[in-house]
Amino acid sequence: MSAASVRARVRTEMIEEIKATARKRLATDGAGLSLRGVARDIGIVASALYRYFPSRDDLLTALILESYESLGNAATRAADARPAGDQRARWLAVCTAVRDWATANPTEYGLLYGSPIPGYDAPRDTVAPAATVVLLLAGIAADAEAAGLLRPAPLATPLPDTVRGDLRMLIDQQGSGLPEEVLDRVFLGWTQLFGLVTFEIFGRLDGTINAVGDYFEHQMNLVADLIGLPA
Amino acid sequence: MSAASVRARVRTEMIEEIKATARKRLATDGAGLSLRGVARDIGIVASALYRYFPSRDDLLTALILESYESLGNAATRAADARPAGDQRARWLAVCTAVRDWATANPTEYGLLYGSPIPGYDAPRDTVAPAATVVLLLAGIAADAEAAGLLRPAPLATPLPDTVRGDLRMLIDQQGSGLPEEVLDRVFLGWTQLFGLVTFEIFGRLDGTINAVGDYFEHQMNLVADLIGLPA
DNA sequence: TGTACATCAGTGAACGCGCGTTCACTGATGTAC
DNA sequence: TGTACATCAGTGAACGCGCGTTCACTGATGTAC
Repeated sequence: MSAASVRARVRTEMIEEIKATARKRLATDGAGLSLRGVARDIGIVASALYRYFPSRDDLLTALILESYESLGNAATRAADARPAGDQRARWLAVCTAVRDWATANPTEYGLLYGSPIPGYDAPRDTVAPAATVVLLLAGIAADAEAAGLLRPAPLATPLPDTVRGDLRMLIDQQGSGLPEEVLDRVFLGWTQLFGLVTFEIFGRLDGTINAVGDYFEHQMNLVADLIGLPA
Repeated sequence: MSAASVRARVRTEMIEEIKATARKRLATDGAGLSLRGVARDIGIVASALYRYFPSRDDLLTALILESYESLGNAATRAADARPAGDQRARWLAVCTAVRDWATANPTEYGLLYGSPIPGYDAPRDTVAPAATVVLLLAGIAADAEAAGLLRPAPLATPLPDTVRGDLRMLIDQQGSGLPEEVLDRVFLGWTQLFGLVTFEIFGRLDGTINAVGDYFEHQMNLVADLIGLPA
C-alpha cells in the first residue's frame, strides 16, 4: 500500500470516528448537536473538524444519511432472515426491526422522523435513503400479490381518482406492478408503523399502554390482516 | 373595579401578550425558543419577563398547555358542528380539524407531537390536556356502539390478554363501557391520524403523494370503515 | 382628601457560558528528483 | 538513498454572536391611615 493511501485511510478512519462520536453525542444533546462538543469528546480542537466537514450542517447531513442507512439495513436484514415465501413474517420482521432500531437509537430516530431541525435544510441526497423501508414493505406486498396470496380485508371506501393517480405514478416508477389498492394499504401500514413507533419513542403512550411490545405486535398484525398478508 | 384588580388585569394581559408573542416566535425559531427574542419582539428588556415567568421552561410549559387546549378546542368544535347522531361525520370532522390545526400551526404541532425538546421535561400538567383528542374519538366510537351502529371490519388477529388488560383499565377509568376490541381500533385510528399528520407536516410525504388532502380524507375513511362507523 | 409607605413593573449592566467559523501557525507526513 | 519541497492535520487565539439568569436600581401605581 502506498504512503498516500495510508494517509487516505487514516483520514477515512478519522471521519468515521467523528461520525461515531457525533452519533453518541446526539443521544445526550438531541438535535442540538454541537461541533465543539464532538471535538471535545474526540480530544481535538474544534477547528480541526473543518478538515473533515466544511460545516456543522454537512456533519448533520452525513449523520442523517448514515442513520437512514443503518435503519434500512436493519430492516432489510430482518426481512431476509425470514423465509422468502412467508410474506407476513417478513412484513412483521420489518416492523419489529424498525421499532427495535428506534428503541436502540431514539435520538437518531428523532433526527429522521421528528421535528425538522431549525435552520437546517435536508439536502436532496437524504430523500432516496429515506425511502428504503417503505420500498421494502411495498416489495413484500408485491411478492404476496404476485404469488396470488393477498386477501385484503373488504372496506367500503373507494380509492379517489386523484390518489389513484399518485399511487399509479409511484408504482410505475418502481415497476412493481402492484395494484393501486394494495399500495394504498401498504402506505396505511407504513404510516401506522411510524406513527406508533413515534408515539412510543416520544413517550406519547406513557400511562396508557403498558404492554407496549405486545401492543405493537398486535397493531402490526391488524395492519397485516388489512393488507391481506396470509397468516 | 378596585385599583388592585386593574393592576391584576394589566398583568394578565401582559401574560397573554408574552404567550402570543412567544407563539409567533415559535413559528420561526422552532423549539429553540429564546426569551430574549420574545422580549425583543414585545419591546421589553429580557429580564422583565421574569416578572411573569420564573424561567424559560415555565413559558414553554404554558405554551404547550395552550397549544393542547387550542387543538383540543378545534377538534371539539368540529365534532359539535356535526349532527349528534352521525358518528362517522363527527369522527372525520375531528380528524380534519386536527390536520387543519397542524397545518395552520406547524411549529406548535411539532412542539406537541415532535421530538422531545432537549433539556426540557414536560411537567405532569401537560398529560391530561394531551388526551383530549383521543378521548373525543373514543367518545364518538362509544356513541356509535351504544346506538348499536358499529359494524367493525372482521380481522383475524385476536386481542392479546396483556393488551386487553391495558385497554380495560383505560375504559374503566373513563367509564365509557366500550368493548376492548373497539377501543383497540380507536387507538389504531388515533395513531393513523397523528402518524399521517406528522408525515405531512414534517414533509415525509413530499414527492410521493401530491393530492395530500384527498389522501388524508381517504385514509381516515378507511380507518372509519375498520372501526365500523356507519356511512 | 392627603400623605407616608409598600408593592410592583420594568431597566440596564453584568456574569458566565457555549456556539460556529476564520486564520495564521507549527510539525509531521508524503512526493519528486 | 538523500534532500528540497509540497501537502496536510491539528493548534490556539480570536471574532462576533446569542443565550438564561441575577441583581441593585428607578419610578409609577396602589394601600392604609
